[in-house]
Amino acid sequence: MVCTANDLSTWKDFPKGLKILLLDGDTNSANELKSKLEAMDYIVYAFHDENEAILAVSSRPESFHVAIVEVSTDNNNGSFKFLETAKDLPTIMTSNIHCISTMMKCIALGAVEFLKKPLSEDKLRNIWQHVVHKAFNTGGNDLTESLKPVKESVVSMLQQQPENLKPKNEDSEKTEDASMIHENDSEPPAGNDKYPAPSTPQLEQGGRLLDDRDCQDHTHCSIEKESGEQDGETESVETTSGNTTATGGQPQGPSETNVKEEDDSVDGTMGESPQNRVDSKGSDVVAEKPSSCPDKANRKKLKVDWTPELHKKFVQAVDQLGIDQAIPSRILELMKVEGLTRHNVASHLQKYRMQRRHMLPKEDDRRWLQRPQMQRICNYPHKPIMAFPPYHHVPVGPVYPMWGAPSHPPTIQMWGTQGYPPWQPTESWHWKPYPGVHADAWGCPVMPPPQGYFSTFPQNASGFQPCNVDKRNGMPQTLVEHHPEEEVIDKMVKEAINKPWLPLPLGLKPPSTDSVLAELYRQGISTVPPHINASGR
DNA sequence: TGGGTAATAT
DNA sequence: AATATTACCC
Repeated sequence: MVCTANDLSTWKDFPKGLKILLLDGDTNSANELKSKLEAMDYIVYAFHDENEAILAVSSRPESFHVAIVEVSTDNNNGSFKFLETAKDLPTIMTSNIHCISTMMKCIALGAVEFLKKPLSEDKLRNIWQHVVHKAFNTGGNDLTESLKPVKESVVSMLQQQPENLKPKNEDSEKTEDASMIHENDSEPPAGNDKYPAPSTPQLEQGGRLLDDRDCQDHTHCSIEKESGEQDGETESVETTSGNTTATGGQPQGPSETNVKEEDDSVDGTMGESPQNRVDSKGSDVVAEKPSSCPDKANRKKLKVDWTPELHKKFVQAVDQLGIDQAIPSRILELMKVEGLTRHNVASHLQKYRMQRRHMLPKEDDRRWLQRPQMQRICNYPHKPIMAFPPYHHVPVGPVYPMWGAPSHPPTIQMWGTQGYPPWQPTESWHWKPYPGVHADAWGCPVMPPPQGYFSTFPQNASGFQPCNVDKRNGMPQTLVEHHPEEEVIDKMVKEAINKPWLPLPLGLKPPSTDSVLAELYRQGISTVPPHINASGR
């Protein structure tokens, strides 16, 4: 036993040490086979009796990676029994019987392959393929102990060798065998086709397929993703202009993480690979292009990869133009990114605007507090434009990674910065802190505190109208946005209402009794506590 | 031809 | 679900 599950974790020479359960009623044949397999560094556990074999598999399933079972005219029931029992063990059937129906039955019952005797060394040598196939095509969690190391080992192997897939990047080194590359390290969602079983592949689904994944994915052909740059452009857009690289920059180590872009999903063709994402500077818009197929036939129009750097450029361009002038064509010009099209920019711009718009409305909602809240709103007094609030020129501050919500979970590379230093500080979006957060919380000097408006309490709120109070009925129904200030205000209001005998907080002006009564009526409250009337007037 | 936006596609 | 692309309309 060379390998226990643990040992295997470091299974460097993978196929070697593979544990094979051999079930063959013919002793001579079994011995011969065993010798051959052992010569290949496989570990063989021979059984002559199917029940013993079945027992072994049942009791120690982790002790075997693959089984080779002989099927003969007189023992076939036992063989089939084994086959049906050892569903989780890739089983290769062998026999002198060459009739197609027997073969079919074996496969139908779940055998991964049917090999006619005599077994060629070649076939034997490659039985590990079934194991790998199994390892990569079984639901991640269902992976048996014995398969985990296999998978890890293979993954690690694949990672070491940059598959040939990779576009011609200068990588230069090509792996020969790579016919199957594609490492999906963690999970192999995709699938199976990539690791086709050896010779008699297919049917895998026949019997055991519970794994489902086997069947589903044949589809991988679906993709169209391929690539190609349409006419020329798009391909490597590069942001040459270094500009802010410094800030935005390079450090982002984790770079490749995002490599995947969406395409890899299925693509059978190639991998993502560290692709084009240029390291440090520049760069990047790479549209993905699988170099594998040179012909640009791919009709697919590549997607622009709006990397942080590229986005930064975009933002800078917008800034430079000013909100009003920021139209796709101009932005495009300023960006000077080769390959980028006006459409790309327009699309991005659309998203950009939407992001902001989402923020604004919230501000608007708060309009009811307008006066007192001025501090926030006055940041961009001028145009209410739907699209962009003047976001520029507010010095300061922390950088908000996202267009919209800084709080956003940094899952994606797009606007998030995870890892990347946010685009340069200034201009971007400091114009306003995320609505849900008090500016101060972001260390943002929150604008010129309108005279009288204190950070915590809206004391001066001379404009605090009664109706506000009423509407909310003292309840934070509108609190939705979690605005600290609002909460504070609410609290104050509530308190003022509940304890009319206390002096109103600074800045709060008592509503006229009439307005209060009117509002109460409106809300269906017709009975008014005497003291209100009394004190009121 | 271009911009903006809704509808789709990924 | 978030983005990018397309389709359309002005």
